[in-house]
Amino acid sequence: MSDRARFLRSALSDSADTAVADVPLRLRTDPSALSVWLRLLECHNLILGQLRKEAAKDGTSLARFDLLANLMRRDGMTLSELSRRMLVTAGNVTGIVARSERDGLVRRTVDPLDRRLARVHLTKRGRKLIDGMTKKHARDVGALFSRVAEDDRAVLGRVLGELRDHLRNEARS
Amino acid sequence: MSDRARFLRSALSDSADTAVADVPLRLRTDPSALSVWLRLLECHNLILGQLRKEAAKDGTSLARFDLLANLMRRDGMTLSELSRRMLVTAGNVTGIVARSERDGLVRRTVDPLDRRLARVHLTKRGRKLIDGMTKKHARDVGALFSRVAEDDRAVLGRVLGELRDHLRNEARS
DNA sequence: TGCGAGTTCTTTAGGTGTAAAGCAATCGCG
DNA sequence: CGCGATTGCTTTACACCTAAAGAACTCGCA
Repeated sequence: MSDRARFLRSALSDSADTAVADVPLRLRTDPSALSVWLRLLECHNLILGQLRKEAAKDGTSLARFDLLANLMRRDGMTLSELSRRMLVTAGNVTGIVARSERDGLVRRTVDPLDRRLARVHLTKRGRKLIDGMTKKHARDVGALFSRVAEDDRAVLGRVLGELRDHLRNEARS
Repeated sequence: MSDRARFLRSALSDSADTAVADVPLRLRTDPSALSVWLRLLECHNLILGQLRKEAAKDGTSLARFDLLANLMRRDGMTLSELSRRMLVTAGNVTGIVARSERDGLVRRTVDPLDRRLARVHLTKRGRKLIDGMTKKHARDVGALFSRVAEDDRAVLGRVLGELRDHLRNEARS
C-alpha cells in the first residue's frame, strides 16, 4: 500500500466483523489493536488509490499535490520547512521539487541572506494547477466518506486526532 | 507517506482540534471529511514509520513481513493470490518475492498442472523469521494504540470497518 | 486440430520513499 | 579572526509501488 496496500491481513482474519469473537477477556486489548490497525491500513490504501487516480487525471501525483498545496498556503518555503510539513525526508523533497521544477510548476531560488537555504515558489502554471485541483480534491474526499454517518465521522475525527497527538508525542520522546 | 507522510495538511489547518470551528453549518459536512482524512493519513504514517523501524531491527521490511505473514496463513499461494491479498499489483509482488527469494526466505515453484502459476513457499529460514516477528508485531501495534481508551478503540474499529466495506464496494463498481 | 481469447507472470519506465554519506554555508565561541 | 559544530541540501544505493506492454501458457470452441 504505498503507500501501499495491506499489512498483516494474514495475522488476523478480519473480514466483515468477526475479528474479536470468543477471545478470553484478558486477551482482548491487544488483538483489537491489531484489528483496528488493519482496518485503518486498508481504508488508507483504498482512499489513497482513489485519490491517486483522480490526481492522475490532472496529470499529476499526490506528492506533487502536497507540495503545491503547501506552497499555496505559504509560498517561498525552504526545503527543510517543506520536509517537516510533508513529513518526508529532505532527500525526498529534493526529488519532488526537482521533478516539479522540471515540469514548470515551481522554481527554486537561493536565499541571498543565507545561501544554504533553497526557497521554493509556485509558478503561474503551478498556481493554476493547484487552484483547479483543490476544490475537486475536497469533493472527492467528501464522496469517499459520504457513506459514513455524520455522527460516526465526528467521533472518527476525534479519536484519530487523539491518537495522532499521542503518536506525535511518543515519536518525539 | 505509502507510504508517506501527509496529504493536504495544507488545505486545512488541523492542529489540535480547531478544524471545524466557525464554519457555516451548510458547509460542515465536506470539510470534516477532509479533516478526518488528514488525521487518518497522519496516524497511518506515524504508525507505519514506527513499525518500519521495528521491522528493520529484524533485518526485514513491511512488504516482506506482509508476504511472509500471508504465506504463514496459507503456504504455496500463487503470485496473483498474493497480489489480491496484499492489495498491490502483480508486478510489485514479483519484485517482493524475488528479493525474498534472493535472501532465502521463500522459494518459488512452477505448478506442474498449470505452468502459468508460480507458487511461493516459506523456507525454514522464512518460517523462523515470521514466527519470531509475529508476536512482537502484535505487541508493537498494541503499544501504539495503548493510549486510546478501550471504548474509543472499539468504535474506531467499527467505523473503520464500515468505511472499508463501503470503499471496497465502490471500488468494485 | 488449431486458433483466438483470457489468465498469469515478468519486464519496463518512472515516481516515491528511506537511510546514510557528503558538501557547502553559517554559527558560536575562544 | 579562526576553527569546530551545526544546519541545509544533495547524492547514492536501495526498496517499493503503479501502469502498461509483452511473453508464456491454458482453455473453449469451431
